[in-house]
Amino acid sequence: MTTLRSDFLKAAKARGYVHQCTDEQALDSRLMSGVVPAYIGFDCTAPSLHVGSLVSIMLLRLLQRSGHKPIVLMGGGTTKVGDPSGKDESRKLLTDADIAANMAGIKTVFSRFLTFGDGPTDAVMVNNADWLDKLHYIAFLRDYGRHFTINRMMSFDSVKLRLEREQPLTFLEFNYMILQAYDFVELARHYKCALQMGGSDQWGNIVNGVELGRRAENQELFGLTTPLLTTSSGAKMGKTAAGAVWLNPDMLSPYDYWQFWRNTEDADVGRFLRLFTELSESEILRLESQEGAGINEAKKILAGEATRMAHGEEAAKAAAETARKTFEEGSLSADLPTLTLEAEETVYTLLVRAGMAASNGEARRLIKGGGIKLNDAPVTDELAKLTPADLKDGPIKLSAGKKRHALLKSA
RNA sequence: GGAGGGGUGGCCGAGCGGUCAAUGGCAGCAGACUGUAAAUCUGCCCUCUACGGAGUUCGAAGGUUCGAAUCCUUCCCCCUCCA
Repeated sequence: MTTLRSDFLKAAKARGYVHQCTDEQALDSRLMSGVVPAYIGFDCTAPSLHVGSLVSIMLLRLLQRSGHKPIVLMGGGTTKVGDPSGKDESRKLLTDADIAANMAGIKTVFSRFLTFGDGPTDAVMVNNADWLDKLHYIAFLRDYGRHFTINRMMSFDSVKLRLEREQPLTFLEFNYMILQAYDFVELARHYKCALQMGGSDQWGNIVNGVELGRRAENQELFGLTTPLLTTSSGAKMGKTAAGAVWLNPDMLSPYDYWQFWRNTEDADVGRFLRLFTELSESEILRLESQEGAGINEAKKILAGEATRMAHGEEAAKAAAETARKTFEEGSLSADLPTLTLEAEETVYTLLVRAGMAASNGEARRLIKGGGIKLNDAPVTDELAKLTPADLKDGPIKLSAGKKRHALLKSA
């Protein structure tokens, strides 16, 4: 076991952020010798990031707390090209307008996790379109293309996988790794950036950047990847009933975000507490060692901490309170999604309006299957109706399964 | 440009003239069991329905047939080999 001295690497390793690292010892020394700017790149393929990116975001946060400078690189330029990484399908090309809109959505998330500004350890955000858009093809090929051999590029997993599975890989996508490598060099030049981090699927891309730095700039650069996060039962992380677990509140409500964490599998609690909260190791040890149902307390803390960080103290408290009322008291909480009953209406259309079913047919199937309840009383009649008179005694709770609830109010 | 192979429901993947709204697996949803967990078992999983059915699906458009995802024609896209 090597001995690490830098706060950042020690903590990153202890907390489970590190999957691979290019030269741990040398990086450790570098981190001890002063502020190290480090970056992670984010694609602009969706209007919000989701929990899949949260490990990376937390790692940047840890970096900043350890006294270094986070650089958030928005992939405005590389998104136009598309990372081939393993996927079979070529990515559909996004328009500039799409990318700009996505970027705007993504930007808001970072301000909750990082401190931006002009200070030495303040985070900065840059967009690689700023330099990639004005690259001169021939000059670029001469200066940087010569450092890449086709032989080598063919050996990277992202490329190999496509070829092995006989899926097309366009020349456009093939260029992605060169552009990303160039990003690193560009950031090294202008921001003294010495470290690129990212998910484990980025290892190849990151190594390319490190090598380009050495060949083209004669600079020592470092790379570090985080492990791919899966739940203990092997599912990829970040899916819920509603789809991806987005970080933007307008794409996923803080309450649903809280619920996502609350429903963590037992076996993942400790790991997630280390990655997604900033609780002390001793506290985490105490929480994760609880037996049986006691572990639920740990899950609530995990949910609370994670929600607080993403959506703020208020939202976290409100979500916890709503959950407590609905699940522990069985009472109604005004915070649940609400819909108003204007006139007589069937239960199944209400379900559709509440977003609990995608179609009338699906809603009716849910009722048939016994999954729908009104104030905790199962609905047996598929065609059951509610009239405003039924709301005389106050709002009614409409539930689909145990976890999805909505409140019916009179108009 | 030539020769061959292929495009099926969210994904993977069967089907190759009727019994196909289309086997199976994964993912998802619900029920049981529990701890708002996992595992397991059960049901659901294109849309609409007065539950008897009806309407739209198998790359696109035409055609052959009483009848097509399955056959033919044209077009689009992908793969492999040759030039």
